[in-house]
Amino acid sequence: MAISTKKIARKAQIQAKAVSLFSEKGYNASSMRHLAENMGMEAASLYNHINSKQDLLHEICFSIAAAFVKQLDELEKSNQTEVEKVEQIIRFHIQMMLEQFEKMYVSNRDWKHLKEPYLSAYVGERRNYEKRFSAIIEKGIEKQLFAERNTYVTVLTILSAVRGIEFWHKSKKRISAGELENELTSLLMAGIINTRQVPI
Amino acid sequence: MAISTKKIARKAQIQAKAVSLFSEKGYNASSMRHLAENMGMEAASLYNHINSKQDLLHEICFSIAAAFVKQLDELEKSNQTEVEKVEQIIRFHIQMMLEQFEKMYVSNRDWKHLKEPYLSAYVGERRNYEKRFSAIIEKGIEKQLFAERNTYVTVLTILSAVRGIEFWHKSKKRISAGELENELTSLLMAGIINTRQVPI
DNA sequence: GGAATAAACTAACAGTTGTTAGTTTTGCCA
DNA sequence: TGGCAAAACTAACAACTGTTAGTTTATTCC
Repeated sequence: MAISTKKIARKAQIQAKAVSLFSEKGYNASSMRHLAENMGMEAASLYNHINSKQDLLHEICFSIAAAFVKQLDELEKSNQTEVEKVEQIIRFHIQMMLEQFEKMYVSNRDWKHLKEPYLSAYVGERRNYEKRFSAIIEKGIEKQLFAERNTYVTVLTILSAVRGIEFWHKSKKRISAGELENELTSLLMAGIINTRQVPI
Repeated sequence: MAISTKKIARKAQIQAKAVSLFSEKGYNASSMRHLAENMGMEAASLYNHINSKQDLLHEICFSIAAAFVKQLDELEKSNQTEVEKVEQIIRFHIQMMLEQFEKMYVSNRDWKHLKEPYLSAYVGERRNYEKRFSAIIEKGIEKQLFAERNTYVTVLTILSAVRGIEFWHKSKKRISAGELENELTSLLMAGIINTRQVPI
């Protein structure tokens, strides 16, 4: 028990360093020897704990994907208005960008370097997420809570805008995390909310 | 004359292929041998026309940057309202994403692999662009044309949202380029326009 | 304390990387 | 048609890549 716990801990350390390294250099420009150096060991020793470099990327991308799916699962069960739901999705994305920055950064940027069949699985998960998100938006439009906009453009814009926090992250001075969350959320919500008509 | 024209043409061919290759695989995962194969020649032959792989990336990033600076130069000279100016900036960014997709894609994604001193120069240009864009937004807020939002968040959101077209590009079916431009522009403008008060 | 196992090591593999040097072929102009 | 330069070629370089095999050192358990 103690043994396997320790082994897992060491593996987790490697994964954490990999996240940092990948986020700094990019997946392809990060070598196992460099990762090993960061860990204070030889490259070959890494393979006592992990299976491959690819596995490290896999873990990063799929753990992030799982977190978003989980949040959406819970949200769909709740009986909030579509306005509240969308706001919560936006805030969750922002929080993920803020709290798991490096992992999000790598996942957003380097998922293309996943190999099959994981690449297809990842793309599939992403598509599915977008579909479920779109469904919420469309229901909101039906109820006239949201303005009549192209749903795909709306979803695309929200997801991309939040991803833009990656630029903010390097110049935190100008605005705090809390302010950023509120400002960005309200800016995005202002773009989609129906201002012309009182909802039914 | 004819000779140098031809040489330039060949160089341009290589650069064009490099854009495609980099956009498909990423800068680091693209090898000169692979690029040469696409050109129907040996890797070493490329060096009759170009100086280095790095130069190819440099050309991509800085030609894009120059295009944006040029557009902003012209826009600043004009005497349109800030609303019109911002809308034009948004539309220009969208058009660049649509018309120069691969170049934009590489530039947005791989500029980090520029080496010094070009990396710093590039970052500097980008910062400068954001400042000038911010100045327009702030003037619009002063005039109460725009809602009172954090300028930095606004600029960040616009730039990031437009970048999101990279996802759209692979699934053109759902909406045409023209519609996309109009929908995205109006969505973003709706987020920043002042709806509470008639502007002076 | 001795056996067992985990986790580090060294050495090497087979392949790829960007780039250079030197040579041969190609195409144009006199 | 001969000469010259452009642009292709082959061969090679030194470095680096992810990963495996085999060995040695640390740690844990009875």
